[in-house]
Amino acid sequence: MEPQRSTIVYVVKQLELALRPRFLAACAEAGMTGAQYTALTVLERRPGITSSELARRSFVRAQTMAATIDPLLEAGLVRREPDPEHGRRMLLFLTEAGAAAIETLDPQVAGVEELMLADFDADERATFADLLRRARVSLDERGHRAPPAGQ
Amino acid sequence: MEPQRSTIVYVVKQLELALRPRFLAACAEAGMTGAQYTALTVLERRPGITSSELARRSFVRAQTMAATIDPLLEAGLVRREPDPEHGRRMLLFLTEAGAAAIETLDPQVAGVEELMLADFDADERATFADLLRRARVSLDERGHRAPPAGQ
DNA sequence: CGGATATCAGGGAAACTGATATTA
DNA sequence: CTAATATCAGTTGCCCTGATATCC
Repeated sequence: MEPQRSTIVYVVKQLELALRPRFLAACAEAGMTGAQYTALTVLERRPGITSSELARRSFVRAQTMAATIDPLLEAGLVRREPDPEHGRRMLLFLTEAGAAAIETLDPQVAGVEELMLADFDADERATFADLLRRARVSLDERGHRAPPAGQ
Repeated sequence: MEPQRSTIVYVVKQLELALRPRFLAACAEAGMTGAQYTALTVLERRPGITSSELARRSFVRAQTMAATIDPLLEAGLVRREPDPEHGRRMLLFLTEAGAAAIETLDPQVAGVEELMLADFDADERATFADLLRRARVSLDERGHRAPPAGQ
């Protein structure tokens, strides 16, 4: 038997590597970058969060998220308003145009998903989704607050 | 029920997002970038492949992979020799130092993996690894040859 | 000639570090 | 005073496009 390394981390990396070009191509067709689309989908689920909180949930720095969101503000896909309970915080919301932009990509993302899961039956798809979510939550809860770490 | 989007692609992205900072931090400690460590692990499993083939397996362009490998050649972690059966091809091999560099990171990658899978029993870990691998293979076989796509 | 490899040059998106002003 | 937010600046890793020379 050979070394075999840390299998699961390795395969997650490999899977994301295979997924990324298709994901980025779909985003590009809608005139967005990958980071922007990801930010929009998080905003859809958490309306009214701050840019800093969005950064923490995405494991990047506040400056990085601000730079990602800036073009979305200018394009009118995201709206910003001051937090009434806090003089400095700015709350973020998806606009109608922002919600529409996400929906534009639904068919393409579904297409990629079908490519990936073509051999899976319904049970396997459900199990896969569950395991992925639990892995993500576990990472989120444990070792949290490790600094995003230099590239 | 809310839109819910394309669940699995979304969660894979989220998981990789959570994994990446820790992965990059571990690589940085060993004086490597993420792309370099990934290239080394692929080379470990496929000794004697060309840079172009390595690029295809990693879904990047030949130029990108050449730029990734170049510092590894200079650092003596990777060795290159001309293909005896083909005047232009150069075959890549891991050196002793390269194999040692990968092993240096094993404990850290194992640590991240344990963080991610702390709640999983042995059966779930095996199932997770299997589903991830099959998803990766499915993407690899179907829609293949979509160009890496501009970022 | 067409297809694959290797390599040159230039550019863009996305992350980082460091520092600063403001506010709870 | 300390912590968190927002934002200024500069830097780097990583991938892209386009073009060229070599080899089967």
